[in-house]
Amino acid sequence: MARRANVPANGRRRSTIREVADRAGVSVATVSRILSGDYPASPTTRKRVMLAVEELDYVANAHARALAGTSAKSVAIVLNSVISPAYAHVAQGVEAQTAAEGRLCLIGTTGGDPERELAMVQFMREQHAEAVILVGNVVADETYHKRMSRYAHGLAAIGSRLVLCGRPPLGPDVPAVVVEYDHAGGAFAATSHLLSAGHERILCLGSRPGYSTAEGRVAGYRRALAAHRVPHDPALEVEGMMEWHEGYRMMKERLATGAPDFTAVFALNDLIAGGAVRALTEEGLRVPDDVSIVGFDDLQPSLDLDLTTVHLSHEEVGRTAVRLALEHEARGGTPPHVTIGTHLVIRNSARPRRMS
Amino acid sequence: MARRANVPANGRRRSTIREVADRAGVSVATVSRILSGDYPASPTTRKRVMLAVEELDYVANAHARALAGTSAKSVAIVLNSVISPAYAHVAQGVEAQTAAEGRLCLIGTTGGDPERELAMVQFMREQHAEAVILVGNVVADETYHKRMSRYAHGLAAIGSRLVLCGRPPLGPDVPAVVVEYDHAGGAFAATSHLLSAGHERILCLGSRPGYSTAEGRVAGYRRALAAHRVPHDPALEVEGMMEWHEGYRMMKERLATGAPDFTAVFALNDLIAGGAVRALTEEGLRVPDDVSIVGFDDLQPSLDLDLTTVHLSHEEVGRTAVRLALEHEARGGTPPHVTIGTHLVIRNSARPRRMS
DNA sequence: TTTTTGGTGGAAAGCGTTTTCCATCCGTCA
DNA sequence: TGACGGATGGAAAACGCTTTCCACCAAAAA
Repeated sequence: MARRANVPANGRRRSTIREVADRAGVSVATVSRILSGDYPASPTTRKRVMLAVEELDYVANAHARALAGTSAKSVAIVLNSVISPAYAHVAQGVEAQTAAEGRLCLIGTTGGDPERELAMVQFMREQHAEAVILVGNVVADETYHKRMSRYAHGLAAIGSRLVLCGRPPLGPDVPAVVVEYDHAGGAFAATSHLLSAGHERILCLGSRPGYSTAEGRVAGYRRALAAHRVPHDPALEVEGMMEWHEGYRMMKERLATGAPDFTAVFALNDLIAGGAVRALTEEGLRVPDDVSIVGFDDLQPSLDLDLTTVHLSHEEVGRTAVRLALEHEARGGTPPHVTIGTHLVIRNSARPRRMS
Repeated sequence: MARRANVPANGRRRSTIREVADRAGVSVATVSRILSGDYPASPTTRKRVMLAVEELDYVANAHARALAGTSAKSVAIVLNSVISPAYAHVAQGVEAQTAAEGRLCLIGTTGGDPERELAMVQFMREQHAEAVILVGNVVADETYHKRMSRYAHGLAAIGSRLVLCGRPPLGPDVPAVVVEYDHAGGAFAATSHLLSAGHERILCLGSRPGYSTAEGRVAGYRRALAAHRVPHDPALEVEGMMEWHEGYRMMKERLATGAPDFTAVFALNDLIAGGAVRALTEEGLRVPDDVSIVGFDDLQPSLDLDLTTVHLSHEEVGRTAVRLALEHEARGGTPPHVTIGTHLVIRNSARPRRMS
């Protein structure tokens, strides 16, 4: 049937392979073959085709090409927001590895809204993404498990892969690749660093029950206390979100009640550390002279703060996610589950405790 | 002709609309109509179709759909890297506006390599992106102009749009939308702030001839000096890149030669400011007591540094880029060229000059 | 001279949708 | 009772490409 013509709003048409063929005086088959690689055409034919392509400024229609079978493969990454440095670094890693594997990278953001996440995953399915990488902190409740399970099966059903980055795994029956951070290990190292320097009253800023990232880090904190036989005081764990202003707020409130009842601080990430340092400074306490502090993530702020912190290779997580997903897609079997290690970066925000 | 079957590596097939139709006992046309919106089908038919979709876990093939005419439109953004906070914020704005306009956002990175940029633009053309947004600093030479001109015409030829974000415009004959920052205006305000506080020897860190961003900011700096009738000393302009370590390096080198010959610093961005502050601190100079400093960008570091800086709404730039591109695509005419304003955010890194 | 062979390139099917026509079918009105 | 009209849904073309067959032609082999 006649269809509305292929005419964009401004009236220009993109040229088709048909037109190229006509202009070059060959068949579409020949054009297609010459364009898509090493077809042994005679030099004259090849030249004629290339000229026609040039003159018409022809670009292939990716959709038609995909439909016909040779799509450029793509990998999708879905995250809360691009402006969170941690996520951005993961995205960077994904992008790099994706490009290295000759694929296109689609990035979508959700703003932390599960509805939008669902829509995104659906969308990526429609786009035939080879893998869909979900990154970021999340409340790991019953709903979460069900939702992810649906995603995983839906994607597996069309030969794609779900990858969970820094999210809790789902169990052996769910076909999802998992790349985790060693939050507990890093927190253990950070806390131990402070404990070894003689600190015993260590404030822990940013705990948040239900959130996997925070929980892992708090667990490491507690484990370190136990290992050093330092009693655990729940009053030293302060709840808050992982943001600069939250760190500021938590520390301000803590100091409002009187003299500090701690000598060191373990901030659950660098942003919190930054806010806390500001609050301390405003109250006349100096870092590291009066109070020691260590952070977590080793992102930009830690340079400005000269912050001792736990380094997380976010980019490596992204790269690993892509690599594993594609390998697994090719090989099959049980989906891999890896944990990316961390290490402490010592700068100048923690000192041995002053025994006054 | 028989084709290799639609079989992904793991042997699973995605189900087609044909299968849904068969299972529901209707024709593909009916399924298509029911799925794509408000077709007045009888409730029973509708229910049967929905059930089949559910059971087969059917998702439409976006490529086929695009080929048939109703593609989900998309907007592409191409940038140097996602981990640069400034670019990330622009990307965030683009993403938000794109989503708001019901489009998909494709993000590609180039690592600053013109080759990869070309490939990216080409790729986005193949994907039928409605607009391709190029963001970021760039050397604006002859080559640049030619290359962009080619992009612009190539995209225009297929009814798409080139958008330049924070890049020099190309002239009236080139069909490209331009969204610029008011670098000079912001720099003028920042420098004036220092001048009004009595500073006359103001170090300018990060100049870089040829780079549009740096040039605009330096121009504002000079303009402010002139407006305040303060002599311009070229020796106060230090060349360097817009990175933390460069700021550190530049300041270190400056201080290595003896006592500072300046009382204030205008850092061409916040990262440079951060590095410079560190270098100052290490040399025993306090900010703002001994040296005043202002930055540019108002990104994360300025919170930790309590930095007086020039606020740039990167997100607004992203949003505006998308909005203008889509409007212009619909309306045609001369492509718009807008400049997004800036304003000074006063924190606590600059003080009146001490008249010692 | 006839047959083979290898290099070239054309015709057409098929990818999975959307959408334009049509063909029913059922109830209504004259 | 026959014609008409609205509601419903089917058949098939079209989107732009890739790729499988095939056909053709020249040169080499028989």
